[in-house]
Amino acid sequence: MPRPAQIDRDSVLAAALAVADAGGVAGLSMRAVAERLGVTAMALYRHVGDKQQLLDGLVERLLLELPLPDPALPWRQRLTAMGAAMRQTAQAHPQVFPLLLQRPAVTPGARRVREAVYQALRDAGAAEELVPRIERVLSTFVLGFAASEAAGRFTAGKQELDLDLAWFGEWVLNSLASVDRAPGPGQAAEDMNE
Amino acid sequence: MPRPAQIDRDSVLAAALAVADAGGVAGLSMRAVAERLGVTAMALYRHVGDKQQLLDGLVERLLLELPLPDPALPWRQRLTAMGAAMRQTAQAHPQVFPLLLQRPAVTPGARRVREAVYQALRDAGAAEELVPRIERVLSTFVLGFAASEAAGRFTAGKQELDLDLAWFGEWVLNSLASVDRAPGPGQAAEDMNE
DNA sequence: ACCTGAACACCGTTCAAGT
DNA sequence: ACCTGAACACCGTTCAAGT
Repeated sequence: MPRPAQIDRDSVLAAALAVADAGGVAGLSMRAVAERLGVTAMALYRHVGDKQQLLDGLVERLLLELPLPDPALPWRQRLTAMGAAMRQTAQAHPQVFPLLLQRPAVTPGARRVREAVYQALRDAGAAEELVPRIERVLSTFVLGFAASEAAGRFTAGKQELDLDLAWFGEWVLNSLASVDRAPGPGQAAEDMNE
Repeated sequence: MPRPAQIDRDSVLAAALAVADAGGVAGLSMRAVAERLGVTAMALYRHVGDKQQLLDGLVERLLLELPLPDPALPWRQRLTAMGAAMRQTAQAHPQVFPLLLQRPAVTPGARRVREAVYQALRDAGAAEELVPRIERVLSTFVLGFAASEAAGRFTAGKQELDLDLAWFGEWVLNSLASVDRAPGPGQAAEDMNE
């Protein structure tokens, strides 16, 4: 009869995140994760496939756990809140965060975040055919910025970087506000959010 | 009497880049680099310190080898040329390129590229106190975009990504053209470049 | 079904030794 | 001065075996 499992996929990912936060991605070995769980390295393979899939799982977990703003908020507040949340995630997991830029954005977690941005852009009145383009530009900048800051690439201090992000945000949001509006019903009501 | 050295720092970095391009960063081991050079792994340490410094050296090499545009060109052309060059570098070395976002931009190679952007921004008439800010925003986006594209993060095809970059470029350049101009001599002459 | 022991082919890095 | 042999403490992954 099958005894209860000692570990599962979720506990493995949690342990891996803890190991990476403590010792960096370089110290993130199957053996170290296993030791934290009180198990041998070979036990992990049943639950996460192999090390590459474990890394993919970490990236996905960061995306799934990113707090999304209340959809009832005005679109400007939603976009700035998501940017701030990304930045916080990067600070919390500086070693794992850069991987977000290196994996295809096709997972449920990636789609979850992307759709939230799409909705904010639609509410902003962006032309539908421009929505994916604007999302790529926004997400690329925010991910790159958060990764750069967390990795210490910038020489500027936190206050200046706060201003950088605010500056970029104003710039984007103002451009959005003046972008061509797609005609259609329900548009006027959404605009009330501003 | 000292016999001529078989390898030096430069040949080690060149071999490392070749190994990374062929087998990915995961396959970039001291032993693999040494084998390519016909030498043992231990011989590398005298020339590159250790593996981390070898990786730093690769990043620096990419920056030092980035072709910079003729300073006589108009600033718009210079900025777009640098963006295109970064994108090409990312395509040529997709495995090493992401490291550019993870190392402090304090090396001579990083300064070299940054100063070229600074000069273009000054020639565009950007207020001096805004120049570092705009450079951080520009470099972060371009690095993040090139890394994302090279790693296959985007689902969009190359044609759409070309348009993304053109779209972002127009947006930035138009914003720059309308930015407050710092007063001073020599300004009018530079503006003639446009 | 889940975990382990043993094994294989690897790693980065040091240090003394060779030339 | 430059490279190597030997050694150490690690890796990821497999497979058959245990429960």
